[in-house]
Amino acid sequence: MEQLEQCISNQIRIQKEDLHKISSNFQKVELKKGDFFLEPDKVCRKMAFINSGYLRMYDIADGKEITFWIGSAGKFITSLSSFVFETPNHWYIQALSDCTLCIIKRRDHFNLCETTPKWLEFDNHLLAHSFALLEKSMFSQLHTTAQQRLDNLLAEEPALFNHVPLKYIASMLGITAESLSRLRKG
Amino acid sequence: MEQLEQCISNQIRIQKEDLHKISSNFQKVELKKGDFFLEPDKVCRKMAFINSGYLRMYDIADGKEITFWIGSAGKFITSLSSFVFETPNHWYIQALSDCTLCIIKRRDHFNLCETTPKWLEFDNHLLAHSFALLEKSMFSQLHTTAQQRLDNLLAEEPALFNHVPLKYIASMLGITAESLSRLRKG
DNA sequence: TTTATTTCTTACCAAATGTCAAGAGAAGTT
DNA sequence: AACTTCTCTTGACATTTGGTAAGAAATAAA
Repeated sequence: MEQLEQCISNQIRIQKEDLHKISSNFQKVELKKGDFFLEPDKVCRKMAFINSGYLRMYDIADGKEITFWIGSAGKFITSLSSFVFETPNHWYIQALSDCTLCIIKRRDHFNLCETTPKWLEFDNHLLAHSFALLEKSMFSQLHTTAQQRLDNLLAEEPALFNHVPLKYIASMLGITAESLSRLRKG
Repeated sequence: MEQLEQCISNQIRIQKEDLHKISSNFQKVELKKGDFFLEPDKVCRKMAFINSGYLRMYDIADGKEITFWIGSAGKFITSLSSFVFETPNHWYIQALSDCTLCIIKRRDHFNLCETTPKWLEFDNHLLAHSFALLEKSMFSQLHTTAQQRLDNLLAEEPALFNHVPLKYIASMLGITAESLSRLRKG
């Protein structure tokens, strides 16, 4: 839970007691490459902090897998609206490599929100921050070329390119694997 | 405040008292077409419920205005991460028509969160719902053609096309005004 | 190691979308 | 009404990206 506590205390001022109380609500879980953290049509009642490894969030449209996001160490991953509203989830979340996760259950999360306001505060940060990130990538999707988006991703998450199949990265950039290959070459 | 109360009670179970307490924290504000609700480099300390009219959220990239979203009656609008974290905002939010807004100030919002848990509950819904919507449009940006995105928008918000310059709609769809014109022509 | 499977690259051609330029049409102003 | 400004459309052409197919390279399995 070391990394998780680190991550939280990087975002908000918090005392050790609260930090421990929070992290004691998480459980360590290991996933093997290819395992699913989440599948469609189920309610997602867990949220994970990624200790190590890569997970991808994808959906299938017109028979093709569309990778929406790839999560790496230090990030949180869940199906947000399913987690919050207990509505059926529609994403696949699959381990791209062996992963170590810290998982909090929905019920524990909401209890913790009530008993430990600092967790609520952190959760708000997490939400607003995720929202801003999504806004940013949507914005860049609206007006940049695939080349620019590739350059940005190379600058921001270079490690991704060594640890994750390029076809998933291509999909996340909104292009085909072939196009990514051409962009990388040129 | 009629519409605002309606909007809230459509989302969550809430008693009249709480509803009134919440809506009494909002102030009615009128904007003329062209007025700015928000400009870059300022902290956004207000959130608006749109009673009537249209507002667009945009940014300038490479000298071009990129319209990110167009808000209409019944929606909330703010610069979320600026509002939450008091960080400098980078969006323009401008009235596309005369608008009537119900505005809540940042301070009042956070007070209300503490004194009226129902407002916090609604705020959570609003956030998660906004996130899901953004996810959805990002996803469609990743794998659909401009034609499909246009068809979706026509189905979901037909009124937009009668009340808002098409060039902004084009931008929001990630295409040029010329392309939109061609797609509409068929 | 050998084999099978998955991933990545390349070439060719097609489709989607962008850019530029011109003009028509609509809306706002005087 | 006359004028100005903004918005929308259209055409010609350029650029970007996609689709298909084949094979090379890398990875996983036997």
